[in-house]
Amino acid sequence: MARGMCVIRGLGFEEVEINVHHEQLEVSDYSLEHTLGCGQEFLWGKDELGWRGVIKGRLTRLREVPGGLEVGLYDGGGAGWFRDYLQADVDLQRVVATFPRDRVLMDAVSACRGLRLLRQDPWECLAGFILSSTKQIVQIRQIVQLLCERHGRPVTGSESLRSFPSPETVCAVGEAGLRACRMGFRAASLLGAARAVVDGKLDLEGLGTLPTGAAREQLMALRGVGQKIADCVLLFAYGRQDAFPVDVWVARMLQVVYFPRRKPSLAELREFSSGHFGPYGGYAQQYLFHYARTSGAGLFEK
DNA sequence: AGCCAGGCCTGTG
DNA sequence: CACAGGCATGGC
Repeated sequence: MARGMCVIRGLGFEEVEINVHHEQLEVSDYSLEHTLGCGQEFLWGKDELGWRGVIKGRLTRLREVPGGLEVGLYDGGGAGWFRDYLQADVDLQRVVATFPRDRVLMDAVSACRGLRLLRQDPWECLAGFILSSTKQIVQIRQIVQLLCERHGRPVTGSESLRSFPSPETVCAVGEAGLRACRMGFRAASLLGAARAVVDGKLDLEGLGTLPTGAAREQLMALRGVGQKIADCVLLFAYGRQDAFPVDVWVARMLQVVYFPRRKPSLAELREFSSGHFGPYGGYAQQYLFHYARTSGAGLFEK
């Protein structure tokens, strides 16, 4: 671990000095580009110093270095909470080894080497994916960033970044204020979820102790949360790697590759996937999703 | 300009 | 059970 002062160029004129220390995380096969760019989260960004994001209300920086990752922590690091978030202890080789050796999936693994699933904060993940429905990822990012800018709290270590607003804050903002963040009809759903948390009807901590099916039921009881969004939350925030979100991209790919002669329902695609891709199906799903979105339209005729 | 986006809900047949 | 339409907004 190295301690020191780091000079950051501020948005405007003066440079500010912020106390930062770095920790090296020994890990092989960790691609920040794929992990932070694959659409499992919506707030990490890249600037001249590398990747920057907010974990637990603190600015956190990430860079790939030989042998692993360098984590820049601002005021209050050292507890190792970022290890859980980054899921760097997962043996990716072992995960990939459980995949069926289908051509597309193997191609996806090659194309997205080092893609890992994070362990996100449940509220941020739930809120983010409530805002995701019928939106392109670039737009989801815009909405979530606007929500943070307007209603988040200051972030330790950063002059400009704001944290993701809490359920209490979202309730206080109200539907009109949320709609002003360009989220359209999703505002009511986000507000409803925030109220459920504040009222204690939805215990996000408690979900972690429930079996996947029961946890999914709780999430799907929320307005605006169907199986797809629930599965995203189960996979990205609760580490349920058997959850397999089927969105339009994954559905299209599954249909073309595995059912070339017909068009199965979503239910059938989910049923097929849960059996076909094994205990780490959620990982496989993310490889397929990112591959489908980034490998050009050549995969599909249309 | 028009289609579609990491969906979901509420009708109808 | 399947399917259509509506919902806000904006990228491409």
